Amino acid sequence: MGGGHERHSQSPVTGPRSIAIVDCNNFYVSCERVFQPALEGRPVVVLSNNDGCVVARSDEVKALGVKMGVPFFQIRPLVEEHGILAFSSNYALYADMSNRVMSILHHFSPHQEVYSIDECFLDLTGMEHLDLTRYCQKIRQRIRKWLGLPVCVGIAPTKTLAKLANHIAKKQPQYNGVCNFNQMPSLEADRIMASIGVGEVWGVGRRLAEHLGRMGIETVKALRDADPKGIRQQFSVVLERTVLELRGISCLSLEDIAPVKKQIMSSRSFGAYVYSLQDLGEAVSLYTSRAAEKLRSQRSVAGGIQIYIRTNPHKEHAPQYHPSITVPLIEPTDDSRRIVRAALWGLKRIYRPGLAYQKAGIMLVELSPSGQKQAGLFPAVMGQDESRSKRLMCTLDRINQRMGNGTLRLASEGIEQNWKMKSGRKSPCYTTRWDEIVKAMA
DNA sequence: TCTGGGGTCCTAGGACCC
DNA sequence: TCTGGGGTCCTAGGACCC
Repeated sequence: MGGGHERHSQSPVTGPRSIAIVDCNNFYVSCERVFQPALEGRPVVVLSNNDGCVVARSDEVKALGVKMGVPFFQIRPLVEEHGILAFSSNYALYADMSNRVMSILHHFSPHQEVYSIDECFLDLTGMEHLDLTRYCQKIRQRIRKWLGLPVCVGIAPTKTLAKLANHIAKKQPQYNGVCNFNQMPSLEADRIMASIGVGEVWGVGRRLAEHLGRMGIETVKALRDADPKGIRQQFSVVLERTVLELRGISCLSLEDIAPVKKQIMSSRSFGAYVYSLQDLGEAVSLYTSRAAEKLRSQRSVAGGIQIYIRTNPHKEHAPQYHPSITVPLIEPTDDSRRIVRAALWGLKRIYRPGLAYQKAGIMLVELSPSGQKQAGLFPAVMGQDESRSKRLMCTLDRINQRMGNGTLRLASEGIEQNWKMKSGRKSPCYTTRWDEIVKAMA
């Protein structure tokens, strides 16, 4: 295999590996249910920012045919008819629950890749004597008992197969929440793979599934049995790796240590249309400050910032405008004030009056480790200023961390913030704010 | 009326260089 | 008038993921 990126190189480990993926069921909905047990058994959805789209559905809602990501207003009739309960997303709560899940999992294997807020790969290679199906049942039971969250587990020699096993564990009750390809007769694996659509494979989205379907590759099994070289030619090296992974040949390694981000974004739709440069500037300032915080927390500096604003693309008859601009930062920096200054400069360049803006966003780019910052063009001028900046940003972060986000903020972020999001259905931050902790009533 | 946010990787094509 | 070929770097866009 010709070179390539390290993380895609084949594992030097000989013999099949045992990779597990633990995935929380309907994570956001399950988090809400932990603190409101009365929601159990009832149809529940969690909505995206601005209560715009459905981003999590309980089984009852899935059974009604509600798809992931549909605009909430489109399912209003169903909501009325079936008494669907809807919640604004409460990310502080979900992040906190996620951390708890991950730390429990860490006890089951130190080789852990936190893949997303509700998913985690574990390398269980070498622990097969424990009977991994039983071992993973223990994982399920512990997370259920300690946190009240339901999870399913897939086990296989590769990540792609583990994801597939997880899918099976979720859909087919006879597996009782744990599906282990490493202990499955190959005839049974064939049968199951022939019964699952190719679109369920990790890495095969809607477009690829359509394209593959036109070529007669409609099931997981058909993709597994396709010629890898041919797939590479017709599609890409990525899909070729998927084919190999489906055959049990590992191409994706488990990444214990999370790599630093290469770009950091912050964007948001507004609660109501925004027209003025002033309001857009406040929003852009806030987003930039949030991104800069993340930048500092991973100890990077940014070499540039991209700013974009846009009108509502769904309003086809309204005038459309979606410009963007990238502003280089002369000196790579992590100082919120400097980055915000650059962002506002860029915003002024692209702003046009008379339009109804629906969203703004920024992206920090050209990130590099903050230690090895290049000596500036004017080193004599920078030195003193720099250590001041460092102390100030450090203090800012510490106060906001302790007292809550937004306790201290730049004046440019505004006071009124009439562009703020709507979020009228939010549950309390049970676990992260003392003033919203569960109250026990006699 | 009302349509999310944050990431990654790969590829193609153009600019530029020798 | 006729005008090569190969390499690198960058960017935009598309696909995917949750």
